[in-house]
Amino acid sequence: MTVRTRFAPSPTGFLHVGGARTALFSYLFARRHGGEFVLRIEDTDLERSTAASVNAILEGMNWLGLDYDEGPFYQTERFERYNAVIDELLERGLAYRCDCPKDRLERVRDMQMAAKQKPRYDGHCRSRQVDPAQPHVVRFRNPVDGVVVVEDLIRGRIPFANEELDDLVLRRSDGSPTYNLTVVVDDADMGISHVIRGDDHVNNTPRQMNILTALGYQPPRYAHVPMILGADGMRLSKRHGAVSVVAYRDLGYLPEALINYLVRLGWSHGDQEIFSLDELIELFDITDVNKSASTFNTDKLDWLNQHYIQHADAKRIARLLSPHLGHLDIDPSTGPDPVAVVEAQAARAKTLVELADISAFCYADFDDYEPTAAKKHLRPVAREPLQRVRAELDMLALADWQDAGLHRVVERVAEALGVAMGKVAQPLRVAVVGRAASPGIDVTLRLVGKAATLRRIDRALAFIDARAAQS
RNA sequence: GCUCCCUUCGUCUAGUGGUUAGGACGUCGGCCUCUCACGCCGGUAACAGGGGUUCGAAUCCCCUAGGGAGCGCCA
Repeated sequence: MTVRTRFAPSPTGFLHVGGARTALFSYLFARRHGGEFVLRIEDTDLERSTAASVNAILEGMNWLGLDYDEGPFYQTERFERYNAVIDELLERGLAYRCDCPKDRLERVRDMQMAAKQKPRYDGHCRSRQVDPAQPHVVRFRNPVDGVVVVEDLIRGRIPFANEELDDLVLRRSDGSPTYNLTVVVDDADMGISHVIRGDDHVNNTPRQMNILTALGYQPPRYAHVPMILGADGMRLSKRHGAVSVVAYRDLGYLPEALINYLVRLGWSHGDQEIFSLDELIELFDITDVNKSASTFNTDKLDWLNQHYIQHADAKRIARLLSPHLGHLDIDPSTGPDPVAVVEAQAARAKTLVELADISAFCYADFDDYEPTAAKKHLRPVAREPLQRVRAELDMLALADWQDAGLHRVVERVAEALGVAMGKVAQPLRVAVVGRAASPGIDVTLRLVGKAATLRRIDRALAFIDARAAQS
């Protein structure tokens, strides 16, 4: 059997991390088994579906690199087919028309709740002849006895008694088909062999299997993946911070980091933590996914992101960094090659946003010194080291403005003054960077360049004098 | 309320009758060192509770507790 999986989001918002993970699992499972992955947009809810959401979902999938073999298919373009199926069901007596008014449905529901029963349609119209010309919905005639067994690839065997299931609506009174009908028809028509979806759908599965069976189809295999929780144990939502996939991109995360993080949420391969997409395609199997929900943990995502920033090709990172520098009003062409900056800074940043922030000093003079750094290092004692280092740097030829030469200058000044290297390097660092943290002082000076270095040392000396005069 | 599901360090997980219960993130300590990181070394920390089954249970069974999902003319 050829494996065919699908991702079937409804376009009512952005692609969020939970959806991205089920899409990833579906994608990996298909790739792993040499099958196909199809994308289907479930836009039958005309009220809430938007084109903007469709674009956002496509954008998210594209960024993550989850390419699909077929689609996107749109359910709104298949209404004719759905209605034909519903009519067929009606003809064969497997579905019936129902004109129960809303208030009746509510009354039944309230009575059932009061009697401590599960609220469900009572089958009032099952044997009535409702006039097709009058407003009505079409309901599925669910079997009244027996059990439906879901053989879930993740959960195992889950039996449902048919008496627990009621007659769900297949076609609304406005003539549009409902979700449970459309998925079933699409999964059958599209030859989906494995339905991988969130476990909020487990309770729908027996109903869908019943419809499939009534239609004469063999139900696909199902795998319900557990959901992702926020730090408070509640279902992950906007109030837990970023949930949309593209938001992570904008926050400076790499797609491979998010993929790696998401796949490890509920799945593992021994003690391995780092996985490339190719490795995942080779190793992933849906049956290895855990049954329990897991908590989204930004710390670990950060660690992975830093790992990937550090180990990815510096040229690529430099390219991805450019828009983030742009947000800081920095034009990379006005300073050192961004690739050199990335090589120097990659180990220091958890995100591209952070990388841009700590690298801004390479391109532009900073506004203010970081207060505690200035307080600690830009003191009168630093005046002489700064003056001497400035003099030496001034004499250094532009051609010698390289790590080795710069290192020697700082070292020589420290020796001449009979002080530790830090007594020279730290004031110099604060003078040039504005804060007490940066790459090695030689690398830092190299990136800043001669002119800016001298200019900033002068500014620091003036700062020290002004401060001394003040006290 | 009813149906279904879940339960190993704070978090993600390994583990499928016999392990000092392993790894990772975080955290703490140390090394490296011109700073911050990186890297390296080390510490901390878990089988929800109770009954069984068994010579022996994190692993099998039952109960309890806790958590979650679903119960729409939403998907």
